Formats: sequence, structure tokens, C-alpha cells
Amino acid sequence: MSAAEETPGAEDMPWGEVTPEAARRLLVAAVEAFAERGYHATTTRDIAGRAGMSPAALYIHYKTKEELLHRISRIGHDRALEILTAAAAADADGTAADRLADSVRSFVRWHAERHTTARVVQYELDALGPEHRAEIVELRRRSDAVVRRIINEGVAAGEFDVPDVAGTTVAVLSLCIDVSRWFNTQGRRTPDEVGALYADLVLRMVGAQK
Amino acid sequence: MSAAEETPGAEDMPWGEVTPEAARRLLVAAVEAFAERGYHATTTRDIAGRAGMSPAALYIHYKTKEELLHRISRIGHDRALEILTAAAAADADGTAADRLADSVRSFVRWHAERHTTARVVQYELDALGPEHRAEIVELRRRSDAVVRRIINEGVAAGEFDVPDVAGTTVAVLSLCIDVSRWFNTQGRRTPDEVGALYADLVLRMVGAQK
DNA sequence: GTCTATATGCGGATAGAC
DNA sequence: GTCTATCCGCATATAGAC
Repeated sequence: MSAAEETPGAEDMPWGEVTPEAARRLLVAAVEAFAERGYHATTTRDIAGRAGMSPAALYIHYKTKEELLHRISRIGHDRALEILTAAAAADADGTAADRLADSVRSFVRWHAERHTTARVVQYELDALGPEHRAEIVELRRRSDAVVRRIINEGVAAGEFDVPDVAGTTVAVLSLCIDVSRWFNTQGRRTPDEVGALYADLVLRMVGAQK
Repeated sequence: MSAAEETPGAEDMPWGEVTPEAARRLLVAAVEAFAERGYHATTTRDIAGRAGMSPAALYIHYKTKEELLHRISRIGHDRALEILTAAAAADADGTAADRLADSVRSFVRWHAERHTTARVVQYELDALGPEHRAEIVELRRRSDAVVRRIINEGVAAGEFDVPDVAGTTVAVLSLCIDVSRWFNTQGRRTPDEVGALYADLVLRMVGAQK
């Protein structure tokens, strides 16, 4: 990997890996438009307009509108999975409850803070073409595996009481993901507060001892 | 209200209230198409085709495509709210835990069993025009109120331990609603099973005593 | 009420100048 | 790399015959 790919602070500069700058502007505009109106209701003219460019400019940087969505989805899923994995690994020698709480807290915080991106990433999956969709579905499976693993470990360690691990895993992920649908920046809660609330709720769901 | 509106067994014949039959066929076709591809990606030609009619036939029964979505949304939300309210009222003299479990079980079962309808109803809200959207948002507020009320009662009765009633209410509804996104008829679980699982998970979330 | 035919406008994508 | 101009097809909706 070249040094150019290791932009410092890439985690805090979300689309930093997208270059050149015009391509990034278009992508950011697309995220906003897709999140507001949905993929199909968004026109390439709208995207280009938001980026301060002509409709044709989009096609210099992206072959199709679908490619733009794919790029967004891919980067977003990579980031979400990275956050989940990092949190799960952070306290590898702590309790499963710690790992689960941290994972949920981080994952939820991301879905709240970056709810525009998350909304596109999580709810426009069906707008992708078959190959692109398959690629993204695979990434989701990995998120599922991370959460299921922690729950299984907690059960094995006697920390959790979970009659249905697979079902509970689905429920936990569903709960976290859906934050991106209802979360509103103007609302009463900060992403941190929602993360803390959800971490607590999930610990209750798995019957973690207090 | 005329007797004609009180079709017996209307709860089990979902779109029974939609007449004449051609209008109902179009509406059922629209639900399927919207659920599969999303509102904006669905063409009126597709809807009419599924109903075995020409594109023009749609406009005899509905003024616009949006009116069709509104009709679906309205009926769906009415039904969901009705189910929630009925379950909440059923054991009015039982414990709050019973009421909450029954409500969640019924609400989830509906979102699973009728996940095509639910998907449209819950995720295509933004495709509605401003007035229609406002009308539907009001119905959602009522669902929220039903759940919040039960949780508040459980807390007051000392049955539940809930530090954040408003936040927990949002989480519970979000969890139930999102079932319509991931539920698949081909999957491992029946609607009844998901309902039972979720009722248990929600009781855990509110700290109901076993 | 339903059809065939069509008006009308918009959206994705391209051509070619600069 | 960006623009202006435009092609082409498709989608909503309507007109008018049956």
C-alpha cells in the first residue's frame, strides 16, 4: 500500500480517501441527496448541482449513478465494520459484557452521528446491481459474525443468559441500524446519549449481570 | 356508517375495504411492487401490468401514483395501530408486563406476516406529499403513545425498571418496525416465533421481573 | 371501465467545444 | 476536467374509441 493511502486522521475525515476533490464533492452531495430523497428519487442533475457542477461533470468521475451509490455503500460499510471490530477487540481481555457494550455504543454512535451516510448505506442496498449488492451483503455478514461471537462468548462464560443467540444477534443489529432512520440532529439526544442508552438496553437483552 | 363498511372478518381479508375489485387488484399489485423495488423505482406500468390491466386503467381508480401510496399507508397504519391498541387493551386488568408482551407480540407478528405491506407503510413515508405525510405521522405518534403509556404504568406499578422511558419507547418501536425490513418468508423463523422472541427481549429491556 | 394511442416532460448518459 | 447542447428512452398522465 502506498503512503498516500494512509491519510492521517482518515477516520475523522470521512471521505478523505476519495480523490480528486471534485469526485469527493460529488460524493458528499450524493450522500446528502440520497439520504434526503432516496436513491431513485434523486437525479444526477441534483447531485451535480449541489456540488456546483454541470450534470455532465458527474460522468467524468463516475461511470453511472449506481457506481456512485456503490462507492458510498462500500466505504460506509467498511467504516462501520471497522468501528465494530475495533470496539470488540479493544477489551479483548475484559468481560464479554464490556465488549458488547462498547461495540454497541460505538456502532450506534456512528449510526447517529453519520446518520445521513448510514441511511444510504443501510437502506439503499436494493438499488445496487447484483454484484455490488452481493459484495455489500458479505460485509454485513461479517458485522453479524462479530456480534454473534461476543454473545456466544458471554454465554460460554456464564455472563449472559440468551436462549436464542442467532435471533438476539439479529435483533441487536437491527436495533442499532434503525437508529439511522429515526435519529435527527435536531432531536433531544446526542449520539453519545443514544449510544449509552442502547448499550444498556442490549446488556439487558442478553441478561448480563449487573 | 353503512353496513357495507362492516365487512365481516375484515381483519383477515386485509384489503377487503377497497372496492371495486379492480381498485383492490391495483392496490395489491402496488404493495408488492413498492415493497420489492421501492416507490420511486416502481412504474405505473408495472403496477397496472401486475394487475392485468393497461397503464391507463390505473387512473380510473386513482388520481396519481402518490394517492395509491397514501391509500396503502393509511390503511396499513390504521391496521397496525388497531392491532397495537387491541393488544394493549385486551388484558387491561392484567399486569403491565402482560400488556407489553402482548402488544409487542402482536405488533411484531403483523410486521412479519405482512412484511410487504409493512415495508411500504414504514419506509416510504417520505414519498408522500406534505399533507398526507403529516396525517401518517400523527398516526405514528399514537402508536408511540400506546407503548409509552404501558411502560409508564409498569414503572408506576413497580413492575419495570426503566431509567429512560421516552428513549426505551423509541427503541422498542424501532425494533418492532425494523422486522419488516429483514423478515423473509423463506427464513428460519415464523412470524409467531419472532413475535415470541421479541416479546421476551422487550420484557428484558424494561427490566420486568420474571 | 377498459382499451389503444399519444402528449409531454424529465432523467441518464454522451458529444464535442474549450 | 469542465462546460453547453443534446440524444434517447421512459414515465406519468390524458384523449378518445369501444
